[in-house]
Amino acid sequence: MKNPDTFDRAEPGPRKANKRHVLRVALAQFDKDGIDATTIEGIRDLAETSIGSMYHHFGSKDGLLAALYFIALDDQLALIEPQIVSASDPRGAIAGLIGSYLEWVVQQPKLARFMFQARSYVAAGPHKDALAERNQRRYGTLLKRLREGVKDGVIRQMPSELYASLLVGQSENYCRAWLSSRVQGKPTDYTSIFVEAAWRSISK
Amino acid sequence: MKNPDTFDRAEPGPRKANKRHVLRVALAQFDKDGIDATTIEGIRDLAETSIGSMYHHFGSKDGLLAALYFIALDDQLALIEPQIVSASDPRGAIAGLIGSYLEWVVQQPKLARFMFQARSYVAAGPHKDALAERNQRRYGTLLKRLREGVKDGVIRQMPSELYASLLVGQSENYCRAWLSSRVQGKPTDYTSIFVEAAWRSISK
Amino acid sequence: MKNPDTFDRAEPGPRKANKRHVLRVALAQFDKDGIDATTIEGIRDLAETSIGSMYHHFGSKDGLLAALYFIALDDQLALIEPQIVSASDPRGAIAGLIGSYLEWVVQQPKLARFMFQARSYVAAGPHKDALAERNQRRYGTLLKRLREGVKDGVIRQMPSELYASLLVGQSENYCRAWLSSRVQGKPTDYTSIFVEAAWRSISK
Amino acid sequence: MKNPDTFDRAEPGPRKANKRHVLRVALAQFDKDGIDATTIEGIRDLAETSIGSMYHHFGSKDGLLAALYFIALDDQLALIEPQIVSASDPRGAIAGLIGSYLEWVVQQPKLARFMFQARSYVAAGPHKDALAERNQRRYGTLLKRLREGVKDGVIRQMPSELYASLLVGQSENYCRAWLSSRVQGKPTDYTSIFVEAAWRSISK
DNA sequence: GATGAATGAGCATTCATTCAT
DNA sequence: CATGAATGAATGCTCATTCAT
Repeated sequence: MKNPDTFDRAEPGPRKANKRHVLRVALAQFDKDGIDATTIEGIRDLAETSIGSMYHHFGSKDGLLAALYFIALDDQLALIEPQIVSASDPRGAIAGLIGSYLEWVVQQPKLARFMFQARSYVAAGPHKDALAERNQRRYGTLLKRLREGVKDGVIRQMPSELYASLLVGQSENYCRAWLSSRVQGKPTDYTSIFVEAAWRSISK
Repeated sequence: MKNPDTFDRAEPGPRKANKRHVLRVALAQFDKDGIDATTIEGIRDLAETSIGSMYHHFGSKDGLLAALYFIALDDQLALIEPQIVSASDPRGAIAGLIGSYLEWVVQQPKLARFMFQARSYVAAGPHKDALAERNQRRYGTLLKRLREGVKDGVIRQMPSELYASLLVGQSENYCRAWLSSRVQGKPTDYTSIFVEAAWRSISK
Repeated sequence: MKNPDTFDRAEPGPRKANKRHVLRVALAQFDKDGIDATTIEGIRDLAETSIGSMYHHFGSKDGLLAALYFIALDDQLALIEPQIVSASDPRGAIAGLIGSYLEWVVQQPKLARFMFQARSYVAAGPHKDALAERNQRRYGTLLKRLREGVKDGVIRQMPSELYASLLVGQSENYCRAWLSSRVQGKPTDYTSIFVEAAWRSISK
Repeated sequence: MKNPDTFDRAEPGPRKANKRHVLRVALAQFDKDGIDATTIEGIRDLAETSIGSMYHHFGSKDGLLAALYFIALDDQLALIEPQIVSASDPRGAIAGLIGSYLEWVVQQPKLARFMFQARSYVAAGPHKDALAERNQRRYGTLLKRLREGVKDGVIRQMPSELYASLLVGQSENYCRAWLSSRVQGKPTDYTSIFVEAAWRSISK
């Protein structure tokens, strides 16, 4: 498993301030107070480093945000992509996608919460192209699978911009609710329901 | 009260600054710059009113936020609720819910975008109870319908905290994408697809 | 005499912080430490006002700079222009120009030093147009006088962009030296020499 | 050493970072952004060298400033002094002084602009004595010539602190205007006018 | 009620300089 | 000699909020 376990807990880790440590602290603060309410000084304080060092490494608050966002994106992708690639049929790919997505959210609730928060900042900032490219990559493989299913007559033909919403919309919606404590049951408790619903939503 | 057409456009309306006018300007600014980046002074300037008047009417920035949020919530509810109430069967209720939700988003994109943004602020602030009460009301009628469907054997039995995500998750996900210009097709172009997917997701 | 005597001394004046008082303190600080080395906080401290009030009145450090610069320009113009207007012949106009310029520098050494320092900041900033307009006004009347002299055959014809340098270049150069304590004698001690030199420089 | 042609253009020169190269880049930056707005880091970046190397060679930002200033001063002096020394009479000396000064400004506009800017920094810093000594040297030879002229009855007797302003004030004023693009004609276009005006200003 | 001048804690960021390697 | 990560005091500026008129 590639997921860096260092992002779960803020306490441990080397005392010497390094990029990794700062990012861990930043994530904890963004999660606790929100992105706007988190200050560079607050992170610096907890990370026991200097302002100069922070700016040396990340350039700006936006830079720190983007660095963390892309770590999260890569972490998520590293878990999800193999599941899609290794699946033998469309339904397997969908099960892999949703199962690993729910898994990741439960494993990394802070990163997940952060991604929902930070998306609009990163999408508006100077890293939007890098973001678009990753999203392309994220759904590229899956889309190929779905087209096979359409040709084989098991998946309904529809505008391609609809598939993502039909497949992960329900899972994502529930994850948001769980991450905000509006529901109790862990997303992974309902994996089979979300997989079944996703499959029904696009199948013939 | 039907959808107030005054929230679509910032230009017209009475020159005299009143609560309504201020709220309209505030919505435009929150939509343009985001909630944190919008300042009271910026709203005051465009609304051609005074700081004193703003604080007289809304008490604080949080107060302004909450006022606007509940207007949005009520506006949405006013369109959706009758559709659920008047439906004759579960499938009709679901079609009404989703159809009117998509309709509202297309009619009020700024309010819709604002609601997604503001939810976390209002949920964290002193109006959280009022928010919970409205959400209860929003889904109460629907839930009764769904229980009938379960009893009649047309709807699958599952934890009730799942229904909302399974029904509107896909629509909401697509609406978010449309409101961020990540997809082209209007949500209402795909109403039947979202209704069908929602129904399949929860039906036996 | 229109020159505001309040700009000579920083100590006296009303205890209540107002725009005038802040400008007086700012001038003293710019004069003592230079423009870049003077901080808003330093001015605020000595002016016994608040940061908020400073920004309420002047908008920015550049705004403060420009406000002071135009006060200086107007103060100078108020002394010089009447001398040129009231002169009966070209030589009288030149004597009036140079005499009153030297007079002003000796009366207002801080403002004079500030103008030399601040010119490049104001000329680069958003008030450059206002500056160009005032300079136009400053030399307009004089230029008309000189053209009469050319027609009457007492003044040499030459490109008009040369006159200003030939007339005030020497005085200005000496004033700069005096304001930097590189020379001892007051500019006004040598008025007749500078007038004579200016006249000879452009006469037939 | 004649005018180092390396100070006109920033592009060419050895790729290997040396003192000369750094100074050339520094001059370009001081000229573009002004002295205060130019940062050591900015120079380091363009000069493709290291912070450590910069401090090894120049000790501090002030040290860099002074090094460049004295290079400029020497460069100017190297062009001007021979003209004064070789002149056969006072008028010839003045023509040489002014002609070569205007020539230098046109040849080295960046150095000229820099000298006007940097004077106050260097005069206030720890190199003020070296500066005073060079200025002494600059005008020493000329002053001897002028005294001869006074004795011969062709030059007016006046306080010696006036001569410099009367001679170069007009030229310098015009050069400042040209360096700031406030006038069009090159200083050297008007050499004879400035020489004539200077001579008239001090002659009997 | 209405107004807007005044407040000041707090923020992101800069930058000359040091020093261990 | 060369390097560049680390430092942290200092700066210009923002903005929600108060309150005297």
